Amino acid sequence: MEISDRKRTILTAVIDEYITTAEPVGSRSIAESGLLDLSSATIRNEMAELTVMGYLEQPHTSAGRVPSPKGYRLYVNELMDRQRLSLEEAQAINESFDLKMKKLDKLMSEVGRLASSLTQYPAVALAAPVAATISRFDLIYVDGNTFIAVAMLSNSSVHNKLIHLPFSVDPGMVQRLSSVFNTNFTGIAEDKITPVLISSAERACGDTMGLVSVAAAFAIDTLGKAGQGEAYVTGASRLLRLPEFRDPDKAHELMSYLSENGHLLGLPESGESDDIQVLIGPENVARELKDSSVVLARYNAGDNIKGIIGVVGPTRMDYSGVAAKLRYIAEGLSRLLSTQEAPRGFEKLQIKEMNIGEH
Amino acid sequence: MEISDRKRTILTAVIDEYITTAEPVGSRSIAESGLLDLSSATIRNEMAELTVMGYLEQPHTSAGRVPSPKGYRLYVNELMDRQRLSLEEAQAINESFDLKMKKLDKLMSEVGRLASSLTQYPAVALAAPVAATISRFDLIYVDGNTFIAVAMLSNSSVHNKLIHLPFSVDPGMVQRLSSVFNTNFTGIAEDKITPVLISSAERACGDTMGLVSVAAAFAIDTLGKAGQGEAYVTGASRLLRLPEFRDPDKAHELMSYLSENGHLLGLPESGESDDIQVLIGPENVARELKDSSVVLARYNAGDNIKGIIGVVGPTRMDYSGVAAKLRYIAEGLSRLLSTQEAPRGFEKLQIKEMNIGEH
DNA sequence: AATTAGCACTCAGAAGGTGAGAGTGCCAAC
DNA sequence: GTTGGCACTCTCACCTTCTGAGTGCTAATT
Repeated sequence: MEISDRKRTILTAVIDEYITTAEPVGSRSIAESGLLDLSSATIRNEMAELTVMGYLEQPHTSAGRVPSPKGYRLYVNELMDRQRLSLEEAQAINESFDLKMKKLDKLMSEVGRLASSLTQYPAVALAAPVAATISRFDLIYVDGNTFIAVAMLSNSSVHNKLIHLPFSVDPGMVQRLSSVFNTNFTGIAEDKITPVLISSAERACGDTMGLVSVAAAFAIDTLGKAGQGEAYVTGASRLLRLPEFRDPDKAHELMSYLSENGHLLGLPESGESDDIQVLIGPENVARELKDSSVVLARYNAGDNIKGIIGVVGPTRMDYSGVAAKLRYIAEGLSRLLSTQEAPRGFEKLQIKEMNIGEH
Repeated sequence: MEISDRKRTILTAVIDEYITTAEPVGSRSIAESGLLDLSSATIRNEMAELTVMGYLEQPHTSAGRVPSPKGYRLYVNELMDRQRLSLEEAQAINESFDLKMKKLDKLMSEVGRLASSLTQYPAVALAAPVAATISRFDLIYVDGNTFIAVAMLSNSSVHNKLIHLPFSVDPGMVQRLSSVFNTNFTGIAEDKITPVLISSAERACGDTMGLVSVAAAFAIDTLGKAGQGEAYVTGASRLLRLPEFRDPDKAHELMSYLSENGHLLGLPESGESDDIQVLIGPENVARELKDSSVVLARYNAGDNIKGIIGVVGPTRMDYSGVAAKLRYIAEGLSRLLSTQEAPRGFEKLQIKEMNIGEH
């Protein structure tokens, strides 16, 4: 059965109202909203049919109607109007980006914080795993027993580690090691760093003390970390303000699910579209999310950095507002990350330096 | 008025019971516990006096008694028996340490997670701000427009940043810059890096393109970050399982207070003792913590890395158990951090390397 | 044929009333 | 100093009642 235009209007009205009140919506309030010039009786009939069709649900006879997941789905796909950001909101987002080019993980959690405070829902920020390789490797000699290993990865992130040895090494060896490493260990994937490769490198630079092993371990560790992806959750406590999570048990279930970050890493892979993705209630695989919805936006910069920023809330969620905000954030993030190599960064640093001198 | 031994015993019994049940304790249950060979009437009289003395409180006439903050204070200071860890608990802690020597911030949040899961309360991990200086500075030349700045701080942490320039620089300049930096910028505090110093360094290496400024900005930024301290909160959702936080508003208040990490950084400075510190209810300065208690343990390693690990819970908290666990964790952490320069780290890396080869 | 007014019916939740039980304070007896 | 006993208090759980929002259906109206 086709869903008539009038039904659509009514469904939209029901959902809009339910989103703001969190209370079952009755036929009368729709009639009085002035959206349609119909009596409550007519609307009642329509709502009854929408219920039969599965777009609405009734908590109990003689209560108003509540949108079903199917209803939300239609709403999200076709009915809701794409909301635009207010100037203030856009500005808040831009300012937060302007801050500085922090380390990636800081940036991520900062962006999560932003999304959460803007939407008033808990936010998750995921860095998608990227199969990186080492593009450059250096050892900095500190003293006989100590040096710093620095690895730059193909995704332009730089990692370091201070290494102490139980014996001392001469600077020449460090130099040699560094160059052997740069020829043998760059551009290859983590699992290509095999004992065979390591021992051949050991021979190449005459290392008998396991120095190569230490450096290789660092390389493997670094690549492993980059390939893992990370999840940050921010603003989980906001759940408690929502009427659907007044029950501490429900709130606890969802919050502890969210804070075991491992779980969330399951989300990313699905979905391709460049746009927002909405998962409504039972569309979520995880049992803990069955009564909640998730709105996700993907961002990516130059194929190397990919990530997801998302918001978790009750199925009754302000989808259109949340989507608009996430979309804006994700776009900004994509832009920021792909222009990181442009002059802007430099200018900013200089300006920052100037400020410091003043106080 | 002196508090008699018998009163002490009764107070202890009341608190012990209240800690486990979270319900006001009546004279009868104390009498029946068999701890004292007294009738409930006598205990009633004693409890009445304890109430007058301010160690106990009565939610309303004809309810049992509840310990007051003053009562908890006495309990923590004198009455509770120092609990020892079970073998399993000690083992869990040790295993978690064994993991690996992660980057400091990862380690911290990991330790917070550990404390939280062990105590079943939310945990906070603070890295105390340390006035660090740069002990070594290097620039790694990547290509004309790109190099990596690496700074090792006096607290042995190493930081890096990838710097892109809008113009190209020759390797010689990078070299010169690096050595000028090492002589002029090491061993000094953040606020000593003044425009005067910068321009003199610029002259010293013939830099006309602001390269020194960029590097100095990185240095300042790095020192600033190190001197800020960071706070991680883990397991906040556990609050919701406690009867005193069944009220979502209360839970929300505390949780959002905790998650605005800035607040917590206020905690550290007070208190000197090397041992556990307990802040009971109103002893906390922050209004949001007035109904909660905080147990803190300090750890430090070689004067350079200092931190706090703590647990937040209701005033009715298993102080003795929590204290024992925190003490153990803090000791382990101190040990781990100060032996980081010892051979162990090296051995572990080698072993790890071996494992990798096998699969 | 679609819409509407009207009406009986349903049901959750608020309001109020009652009783049980846990606990107290105090007194008189031991 | 300790105890048994007793009257008293107060919360909480439970029940009942009542109210009102909302429904579904039918008959009248457009």
